[in-house]
Amino acid sequence: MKADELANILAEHSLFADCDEAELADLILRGHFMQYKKGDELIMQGDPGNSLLILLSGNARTSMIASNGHEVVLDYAEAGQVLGEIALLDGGERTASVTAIEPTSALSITREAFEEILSKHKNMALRLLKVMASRIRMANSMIEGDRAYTSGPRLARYLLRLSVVGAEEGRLKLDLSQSELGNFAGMSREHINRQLSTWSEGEIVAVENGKVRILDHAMLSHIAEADS
Amino acid sequence: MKADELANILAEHSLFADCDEAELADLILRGHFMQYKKGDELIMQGDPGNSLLILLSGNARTSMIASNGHEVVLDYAEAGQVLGEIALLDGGERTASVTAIEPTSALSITREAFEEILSKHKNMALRLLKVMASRIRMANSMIEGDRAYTSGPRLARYLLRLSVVGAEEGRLKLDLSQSELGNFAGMSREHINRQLSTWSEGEIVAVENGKVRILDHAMLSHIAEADS
DNA sequence: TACCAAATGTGACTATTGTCACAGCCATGC
DNA sequence: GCATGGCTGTGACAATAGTCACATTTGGTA
Repeated sequence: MKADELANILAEHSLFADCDEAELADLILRGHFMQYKKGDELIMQGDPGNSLLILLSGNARTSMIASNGHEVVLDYAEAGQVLGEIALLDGGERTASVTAIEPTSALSITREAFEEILSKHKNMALRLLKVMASRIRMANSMIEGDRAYTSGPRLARYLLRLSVVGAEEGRLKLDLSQSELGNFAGMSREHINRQLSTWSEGEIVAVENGKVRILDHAMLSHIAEADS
Repeated sequence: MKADELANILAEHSLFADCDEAELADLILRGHFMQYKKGDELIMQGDPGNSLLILLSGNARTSMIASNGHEVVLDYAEAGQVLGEIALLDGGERTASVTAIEPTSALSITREAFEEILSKHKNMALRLLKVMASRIRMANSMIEGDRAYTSGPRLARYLLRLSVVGAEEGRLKLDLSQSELGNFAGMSREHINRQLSTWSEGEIVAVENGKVRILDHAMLSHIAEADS
C-alpha cells in the first residue's frame, strides 16, 4: 500500500485526515496490513492489548460480553477509525471484542511502532487525544441516555446515531437485524419490534425487508428528547 | 504554591505522580489557584470549555442533567484528578457539570497554557492519554453494568467502586445520601433503601447513621457478577 | 434544647419492559 | 422447488423497579 492510498482513505474518513506525508509513510512502514472476513474478530475481549488498528475498509462491531452472558454493543466502527488504543495505552486487557460485520481490512500497529510514531510526530498524540475525547463524550452520552430515558427515546437516539449524516433518504449506515439493534440500544428484540411497528404506523420510520428507514427525522429527534 | 507542595499532592494521588520538576513548575506557573466551597460549580454543563482543572484538595461530583431533568452522576473526583479535559481538547461544550461536595481547591489551566505545556513536555500528552484511556474503560464498564445487570448487582458494583482500596473496615470513600447513591447507581432512592436493608439483614453491608459500610466484600463482589 | 429541613424507612400500587411461546416469512443453497 | 435456519411479528404473562404517600429519624443551628 502506498502513502497516497492511505491518505485517501484517511482523508475521506476524517480524524487522521490532516496527517502529513511523513506521518502517513511511517504508519504504512510500521503497520501490518490485515484482512478479515465477515465474523472474524479483529480484537478479542480478554486478550492482552499489544497493538492498535486503523480500519481501512469495511465495518466492525465493538461489543462486550458481561459475566452473565449478556452482550452489549458499544459502537460500530467504519473506515478511518482507530481501534484498540485503550489497552495499548494503559497496558490492560482488551475489555471489548471487535468483530468484522463485513469483509474488512485494517492497519495493525504494534506498541513499539506506536510509541515510536508518537514520539516522532507530536501531532499524533494530539490527534489521538481528540479521538479519545470524542469517545468519552459518546460514552457519557450513552450513559446519560440509558439512564435518563425510557426505551422509546433511547431507540430514537440510537437510530439517529446510525443515520447517515448526508441523510440520503433516511437510510441507516448499517442494516442491523432487530436483535442487533436490541443489543445496541439495550432492549429486547421483541420490544424493538413493537416500537418500530408503532413508529411505522405513525410514518416516523419505514420498515422494508427488515431494513429501517427514517421517514420523519425531525419527529424522531423530538422523541429522542422526550420527557419520558 | 510551590512545586514541591504540588508534587506532594500529585504524587500522593497518582497519574501525575511521575511529573518531573520542570513540568510541575510549569503547571504552577501557568495555572491559577482556585478555591470553591461546598456546592460551588467548578465546571458548568453547557459552558464553552476553555480550561482544564487539576483537583488539589476536596472532592467533586461530575454529573449531567438530561433534557428531561433527570440527573445522572458520572463520577466522583478526588485530589490529583484532571477535570474538563474533554471540552478543552475537542473544543465542544461542557457536557457535564462538576460540583464541589466539600471545600475544594484546584489548579485551573487555560487552553493556551495547556497547549504550551503539551508541546513543551511531551510526556504530558502520554500521561493524559493514559488518564483518558482509563476514563473510557470506566465509562464502558458503566455501560456494560447498566445494561447487563439488574439493580442488585449494579448497586454492588457502584458500592465497590466507592470502597476505599486500602479497605479500612469497608468504609466508603464518600458518605453519600441514598438519593445521591441512586443518581450514581441509576436507581430510585427508595429502591436503594430497600436493597441496602436486605443486604443489611444478610450482614453484607451495615447502615449506620446513614453511612454505608461494606461488611462482606467478597459477597458483594460475588453479587456484582451475579447472573441477573 | 427545641425546631426545622433533610434524609430515611416502608407499604401499596403502577408502569415499563423482559420472557416465553409460537406462527409466519424470507433468503439461500442444494 | 423445497428445505433449513435465521429473522420477524405478536399475544399472554411475569418480573423488576419506579412512583406516591406518609411516618419516622436525624443533624444542624437558632
